[in-house]
Amino acid sequence: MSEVRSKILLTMARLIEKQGYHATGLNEIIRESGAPKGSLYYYFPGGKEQIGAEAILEAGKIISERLRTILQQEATAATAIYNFLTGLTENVLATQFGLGSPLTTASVETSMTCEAVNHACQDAFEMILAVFKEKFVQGGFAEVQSAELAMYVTTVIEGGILMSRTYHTVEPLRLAARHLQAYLSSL
Amino acid sequence: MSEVRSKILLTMARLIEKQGYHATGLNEIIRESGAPKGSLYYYFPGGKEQIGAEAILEAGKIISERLRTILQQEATAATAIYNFLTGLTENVLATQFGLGSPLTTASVETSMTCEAVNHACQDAFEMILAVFKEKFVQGGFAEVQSAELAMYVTTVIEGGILMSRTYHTVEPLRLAARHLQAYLSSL
DNA sequence: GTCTATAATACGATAGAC
DNA sequence: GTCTATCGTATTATAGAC
Repeated sequence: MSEVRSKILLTMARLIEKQGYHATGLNEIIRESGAPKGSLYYYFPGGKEQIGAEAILEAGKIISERLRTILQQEATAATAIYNFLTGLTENVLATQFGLGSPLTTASVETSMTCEAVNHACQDAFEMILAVFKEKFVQGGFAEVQSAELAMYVTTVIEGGILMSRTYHTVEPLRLAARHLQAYLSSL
Repeated sequence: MSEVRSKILLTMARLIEKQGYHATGLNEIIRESGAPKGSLYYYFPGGKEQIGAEAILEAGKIISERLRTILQQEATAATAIYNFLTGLTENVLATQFGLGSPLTTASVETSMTCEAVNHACQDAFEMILAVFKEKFVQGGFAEVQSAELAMYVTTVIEGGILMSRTYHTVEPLRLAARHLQAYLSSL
């Protein structure tokens, strides 16, 4: 993939993360990415929607791969997920509460109004869910329960990101990590 | 409060719920609410930000009062919260996954870029947290742990709304209700 | 309190030159 | 592949009449 093309996607993902999909303008993407103005519709004839959808998919790939790496470093799912959440907390702290992932922002914004981006969010979450599920299956849980636990874990994490962003404190994410670990350990 | 004024706020809240703060235009509010065009800046000299912030606060009041009523109908916090989540699930189903609350959408969108609305989101969540906390205190939990549990419950609910909106299924919310009840019952 | 008209600016998107 | 110029059409917000 072209250098310029991927730079546009990464910039879009970062801006969605920070301020959301609708608040991000194409001019802003050009300015922030340093990409040539004329190349936007050359690489993305589908316009803003295409850029948004592809940016979300790329983010989904990166996040799920990082997640897989981190989960592999611990034996039990409960501890592995706790460590992942602690790392996420540090990340959110370091970036002054702007981050978490572009999925959080885009998914609530586009679920009713923008089908292409909403579908990309579903696919991106699917990648993440698969990694969590795999970890639970390896831990001895049945297929169905592993899938359900993966969804629950993702749910708690997304909620934690939302609350931490809102209050500009990592406390909600820390609480989520602690209570989630306690629950998963009891299963 | 004026009839027109509150109709504008309710319409804003509904549109934020459906499509988000940034995707909602002032013209759209006029059209949907049927409010006189000239009255927008008469009632809200602070413009869109003021309308957004007040709409969020109003929603926070309504939601927290409804929540208090529902929580009072059950003895234990665990069961009460399970029932509330089941009711929320029905509501999300009935409105074709557009709803949940305007807080979910607005809080992720405005946390970094719009201070007035972000502050309103904090205040609105504060009302909700207070109701949950009160229920835990009544259940015999200590003050600090009650506050932490209230935050965790709110976190899980917000995550559940986010995932259910994204997938257009109530399954994430149902899972959240079940696992949360299991955890709270074990405490 | 409500109206119209409009300012000033931004948006996403396109066309045609190079 | 990239440029500039521009088309429509939004946007938020204001001014002045009534």
